[in-house]
Amino acid sequence: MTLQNNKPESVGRILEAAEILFSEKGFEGTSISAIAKAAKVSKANVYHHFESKEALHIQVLKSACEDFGNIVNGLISDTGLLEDRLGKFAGTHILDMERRNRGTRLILRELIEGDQNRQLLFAENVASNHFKHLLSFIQDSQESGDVREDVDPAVVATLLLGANVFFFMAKGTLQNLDDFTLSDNPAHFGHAISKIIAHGISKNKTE
Amino acid sequence: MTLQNNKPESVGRILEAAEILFSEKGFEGTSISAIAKAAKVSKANVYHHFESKEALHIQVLKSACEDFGNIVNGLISDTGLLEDRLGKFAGTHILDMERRNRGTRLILRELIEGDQNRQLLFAENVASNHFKHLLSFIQDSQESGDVREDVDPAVVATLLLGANVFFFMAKGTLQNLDDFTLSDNPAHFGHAISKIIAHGISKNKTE
DNA sequence: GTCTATACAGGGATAGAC
DNA sequence: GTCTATCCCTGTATAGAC
Repeated sequence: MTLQNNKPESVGRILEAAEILFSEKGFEGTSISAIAKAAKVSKANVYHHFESKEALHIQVLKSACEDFGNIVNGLISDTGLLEDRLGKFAGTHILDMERRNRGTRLILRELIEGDQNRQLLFAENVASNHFKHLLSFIQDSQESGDVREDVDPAVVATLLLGANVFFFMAKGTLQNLDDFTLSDNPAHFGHAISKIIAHGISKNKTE
Repeated sequence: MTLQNNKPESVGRILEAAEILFSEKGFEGTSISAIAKAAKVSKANVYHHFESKEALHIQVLKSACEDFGNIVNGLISDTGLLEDRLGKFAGTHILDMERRNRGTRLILRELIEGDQNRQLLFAENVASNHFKHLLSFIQDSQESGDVREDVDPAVVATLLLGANVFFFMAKGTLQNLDDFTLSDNPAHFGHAISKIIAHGISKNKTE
């Protein structure tokens, strides 16, 4: 959090209300009036603390990015089977998305809606942390001989993170499918895909 | 397409303009005025042909779903290696998302923004086609002994489709990462993940 | 720092002429 | 079926009192 403490309490309420509403209804679907009402301040007060609606949105977004970027460290344990190490990462990652639900949704929205400048911002803030962290782990595993040389680490990272992200965003839809019984168990899903991926990229046949 | 031919040409222009704008700017970010302008008709004309903004949106969305639902058949070839069959499916799927770019974006938006009723609609229209098609293929492969029994077919399907969807929606961000060199080659990505997944779920060691 | 009141633009939607 | 003109509301943002 980059929030200073000498700011009045109302600023915090505005930011929280904005985060909730932006994440639920999107930027265009959220009005300053609604935010002001939820934060129990007047519209003018919102504009006193934030230059514009867009400035407020960016502020909220930055907080979400920081929160998300900080939870990566130490996610991958130092020892154990490839499958278990990947599984721990995937399971934690998906639960973090759940826990930071609103921030996750904000960021997902930006992935779709954001223009190129915005996407660059996320690439640098969020993606570069999560992605590169996972990436270097896979590269290390290649060098140590656990992972086959002919797999592209970036593809593996995208595969794992992408499946997790998709699970998060589509679970409302997935649970309508009869054959999908895991929609209420994110961590389980994370471990299941890790198992498949680990088998898929492993050099040693550890069945 | 459920479009009747006895409708005036302007209706088609309205629908096309709406599809473009809704997919680029979202429902709330798109005004009827903007649609009317792009379709070269008056606002009142839009309301003459469509009951409300929401009705127009749903119509556009339905077309997108139908277009998408229809391209599934025959995607999985009858013969060949598991890896190649999955690869063909994934490659075609990801290219279809590119080709139907606007429709894909519309549907992705709904995955995030839609309420429960909407998500049910997609589950029945789009997901049930793509997902179940892939699902039954994996189940068949389990019965014929190509795929291990301890993998959940639904997880495999989600893994593959999810990675593809994530690639589509995040490629603007991914291309900002130095280590990701596949962002301009969707089909390649589809094949690469199929290879990993096929290895991961295969019973026979076909390396 | 907080409010009420207001300016002004644009939103969705309708009336009624042609 | 298409238009212009209009209604009414809500949007962002500001002015100015306290």
